[in-house]
Amino acid sequence: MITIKDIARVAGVSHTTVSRALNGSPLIKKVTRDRIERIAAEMNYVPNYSAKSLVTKRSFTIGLFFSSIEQGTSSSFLVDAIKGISHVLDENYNLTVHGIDSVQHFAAIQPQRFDGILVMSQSDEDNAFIYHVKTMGIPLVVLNRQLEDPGIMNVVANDREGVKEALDYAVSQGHRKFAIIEGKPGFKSSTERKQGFMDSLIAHRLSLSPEYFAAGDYSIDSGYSAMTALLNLADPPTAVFCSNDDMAIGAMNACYAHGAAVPQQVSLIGFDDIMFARYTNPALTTVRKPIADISELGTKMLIQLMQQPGQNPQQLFVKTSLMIRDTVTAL
Amino acid sequence: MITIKDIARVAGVSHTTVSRALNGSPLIKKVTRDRIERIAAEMNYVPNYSAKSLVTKRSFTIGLFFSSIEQGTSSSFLVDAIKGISHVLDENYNLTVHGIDSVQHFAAIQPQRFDGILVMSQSDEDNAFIYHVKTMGIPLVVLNRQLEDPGIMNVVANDREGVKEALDYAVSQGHRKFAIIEGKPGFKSSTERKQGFMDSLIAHRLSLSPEYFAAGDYSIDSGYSAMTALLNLADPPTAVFCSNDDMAIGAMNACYAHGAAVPQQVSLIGFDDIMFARYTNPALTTVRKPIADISELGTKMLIQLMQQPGQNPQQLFVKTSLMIRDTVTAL
DNA sequence: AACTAAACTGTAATCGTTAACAATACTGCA
DNA sequence: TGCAGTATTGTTAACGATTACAGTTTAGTT
Repeated sequence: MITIKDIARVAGVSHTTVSRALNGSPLIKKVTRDRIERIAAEMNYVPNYSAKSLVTKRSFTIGLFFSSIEQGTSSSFLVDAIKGISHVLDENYNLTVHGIDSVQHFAAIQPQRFDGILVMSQSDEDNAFIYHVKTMGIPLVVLNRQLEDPGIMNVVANDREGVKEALDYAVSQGHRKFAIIEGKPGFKSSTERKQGFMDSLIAHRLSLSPEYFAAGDYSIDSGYSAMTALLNLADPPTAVFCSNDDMAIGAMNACYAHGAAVPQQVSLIGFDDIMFARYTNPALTTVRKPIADISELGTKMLIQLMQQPGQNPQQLFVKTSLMIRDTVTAL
Repeated sequence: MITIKDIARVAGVSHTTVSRALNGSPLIKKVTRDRIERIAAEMNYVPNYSAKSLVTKRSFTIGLFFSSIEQGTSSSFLVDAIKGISHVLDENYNLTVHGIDSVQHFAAIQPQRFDGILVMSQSDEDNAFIYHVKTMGIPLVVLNRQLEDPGIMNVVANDREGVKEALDYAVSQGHRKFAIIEGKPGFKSSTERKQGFMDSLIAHRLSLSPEYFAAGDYSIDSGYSAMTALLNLADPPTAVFCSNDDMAIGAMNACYAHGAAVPQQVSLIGFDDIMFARYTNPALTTVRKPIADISELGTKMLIQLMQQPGQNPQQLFVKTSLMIRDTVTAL
């Protein structure tokens, strides 16, 4: 493998000069720099990142940590996240992917191994990890799950606003009897989405009857059972907001199973806009959570943070968008 | 950050001894080793991988390269692959993820940066990359796409066999008029699946009429148009094998659009078993391609290859499994 | 007890970079 | 021309680990 010393020999300069020339130091005369750059290119020189890391104490790797990669249904998630990240990430940074649940020793998560860390968080249980990263002083951005702690950089979708918009739309279509299948208890996203649901109903002076609040946990199955319960009500709702698409799919299957036509008899609204929301039958009307955008923005923030570590953290909200498809009918 | 020299000072030995003790060298007396290990643990020692890499010339990173992460529909793909890989990968290996299409300079793909490379290949166009990796002498395993070259370690699903099994099943359900929507022309997988299709029909002495071979390119839209063409035939088939699930979904939508009931009027079979195959309406009967298993096996092969580079390459086939759901009716 | 071999530990060089400091080469001005 | 001051380049020591080689114990044999 060829090193800066090889280049130095060919160029007739010291390896230090080569290092400086290749790293854009202002100390080098233009002609020297050009010559060295040309020679380096000709010799197909590629720097040894281990050596670089050793002395600069930077690792050139960004860690992307998921709550879990062993389980969890939302899979388009990962792709979208990686897309967004690699879109803005410099080519000579490496992106490594890990499941938080498979990190054995927090001690291995050190500044020397990660220049920055992105946590794609889906659960409260990530907090221990997040705080470890924070106390280690590694530049950190938490994506997707809203944190209470204002001391950590956080990029999330504006769930509440997005849900409200979706419900407003359903109201405009003539619906008046709304139910909600709630998300996993204790999750910030669950309460945010529920809030958006209530915001809209209150704004339209619609009643909030307790029997229209069905418990769920974001799983397909929970959507199925919650929907079943709602359909068995004496006076079923005409529209159901499901706190995520997975539950909406479960709900839709429940409707089929109970012979309730979607959307004629029950209209359905989801949240997330997972890839297959477009291909359910009928296609699911849902609130699009722009994971790629969140990841991209988060990565930009992380890069900033890496450059000026002193920066004070922010909470950023990314706008969702309503994907109107075929599961909400006009009444 | 604490180094082996710090440990050496505390333990009252040289840093060499520490290095040896911590790396399982047989030269170290058991008591010394134990004492050093205890001290290292107490001091929360974590080795500096840059320094290690520099001298051992190993990078402790495995690269996972996808044809593209910017495009391509099959997204559950990535998750499953990462799952399978991280399942068998030692914790002190890093897994980095890249899109082949976003690799600017092949020169940057060097043995010194990757101990091994996994290519999750979806397209012929990956060959240039694959051969670069091979000529660089980096241990390499290509997953998912069958290669012609026997010189490269290759792990794929046994598509042909899997399709045959699915078709056999449909025949057992009484179907006799079979059409196929083919995959992207030129892809090995397309011809393999087509072969499986024909294998079964020939085995059952069923006729292969040319009008039942519809062109496709693995996209949802191509599935839609191909199905439309098939439905417009004077004598439409009773069962259609779609060379992947995406096209099956497109086909299903075409059926809806043309008022053809699935499966009563047309039975549908897919391939891949993407996550949402379970949640189409009706749920799609399909051939499961076990990406996680393929990745896991491939990673094991890669690890072997890294340990004994001389090993001669193999082509491994992983068995598919037929997922019987609701899109094939009995006639 | 003396000597040899085996078992263990230490010294110092090395990996490819960067960077503090030293050295040299240029420039302009008196 | 000589000299200060700046611009450019070189020397050398790190960074934290591994490893060839040298050195020191320890055990075993006579």
